[in-house]
Amino acid sequence: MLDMNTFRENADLIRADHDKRGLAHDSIDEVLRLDKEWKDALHEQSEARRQRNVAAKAIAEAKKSGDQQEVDRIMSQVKDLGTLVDSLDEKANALLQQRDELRMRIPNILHPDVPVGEDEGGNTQHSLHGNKPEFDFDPRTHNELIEMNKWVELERAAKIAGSRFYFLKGDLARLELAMQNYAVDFLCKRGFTFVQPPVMMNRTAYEGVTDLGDFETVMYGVEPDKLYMIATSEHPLTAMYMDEVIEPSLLPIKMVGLSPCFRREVGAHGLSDRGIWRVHQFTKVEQIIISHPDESWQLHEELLQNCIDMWNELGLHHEVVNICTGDMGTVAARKYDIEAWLPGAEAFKEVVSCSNCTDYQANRLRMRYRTADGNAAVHTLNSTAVATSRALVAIMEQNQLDDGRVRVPDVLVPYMGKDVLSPAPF
RNA sequence: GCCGAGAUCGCAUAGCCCGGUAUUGCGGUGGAUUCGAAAUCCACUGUCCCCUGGACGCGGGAGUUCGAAUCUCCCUCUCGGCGCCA
Repeated sequence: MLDMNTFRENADLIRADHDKRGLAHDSIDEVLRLDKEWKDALHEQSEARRQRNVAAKAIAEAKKSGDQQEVDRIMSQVKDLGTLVDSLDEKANALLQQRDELRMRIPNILHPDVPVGEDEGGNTQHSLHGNKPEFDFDPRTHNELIEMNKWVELERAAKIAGSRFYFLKGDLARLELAMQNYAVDFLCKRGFTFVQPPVMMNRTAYEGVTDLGDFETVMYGVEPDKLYMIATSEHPLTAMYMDEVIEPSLLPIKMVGLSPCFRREVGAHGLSDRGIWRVHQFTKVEQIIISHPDESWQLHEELLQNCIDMWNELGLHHEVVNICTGDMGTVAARKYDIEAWLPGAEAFKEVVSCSNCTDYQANRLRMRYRTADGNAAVHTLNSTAVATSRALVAIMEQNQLDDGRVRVPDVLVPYMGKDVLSPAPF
């Protein structure tokens, strides 16, 4: 959510940003209109309250001096003031609520370097890392590999939970565990603190961190407790300091989160989504930073570099993509994706998303830091380290051998105790 | 799940019984003192506004009242006791 002062003092900045995204200005103007009406209502209400307070004080005075006649006189005079205050209060609240419902849906202001484009076709390459693996045979897709090695059970999972769920078995399941350990170790060495978050959140906290549309398409709701399964540990870790004023000396707060992630994936179908590429549940190691506003752009680059270094260490060919204006979403001000090369699919596909959300989430969550003249919103940043199911796909496809077995990346060998994955026995 | 106690400004705390608009300490900022520092002393230190002034603010919501931190009801969370439990 954008700060209200940005609307009041710098609405043209938001309008210019909407132009880049190809959005109309209607909601911006509507927010400003509602804000003005709310302020007017507030002043009206404020005046009524002032009158009431004056009267209340006069009653107290009269009571003290024992002048019961005076007390009765004032009381009959101001009898209806309370109802007036209540109705004005109601009016002001309704306007404020309308204003903020609309404001919540207005997207973050983009970094000036974000490429302008209509959709994902407008994304540009940032950098390319490693080399395309060469095979002296036709590389298989991960779907074929998981079947050959009996590493994944999709149909039995569908039986007990539904489609897009899976049992992960044998050495592939162990590789997933190895990857989690490796990624957490890697980031702890770089000054991040390991945090395991709750995997459900309440609505209030959740509204602070996500696009409101996600409640219909992404998050699972848990009835009757009115909780939501987290779609990523970004959400609980970012909301962790909700409603707090953070000591500036603690910034930047760097966390590495590990959690299962739950996504409804409403509307996702198609051949490219088969296997374990797009699933309802996966495990993810995530980098989270809560920072001082002055540091966030530098830290955003640091998050990206951590990913590049990690994916290089894993020996996986990948490219970094600048996400363009039309593909950005509501919350981020700038986003890099990392796409790993999938030889079976003959394409780069998304494995990492690295965002600076500036003060957008912090405004909604009322997360501030102390300054000499008042409190100011912090910045929040997040980046995948590894989404394990997708990293497994990249490893399987890039490290496959001609007989369908898969070579373990060197950095994971100590965690696995072997250098080639074996098929599962059943 | 049951019983009891509690939630007050960045932190800590008083006020609640008995309704009249939040006390004190710490921390922070500025100043005095000092060659400088420590110590000490003074002032300021929740938010907002149409800013000589005013409105709001005591976990959230509703109610009673001319007036609620204070009384009543509902909810959330915390602490203690009991129960259940990996």
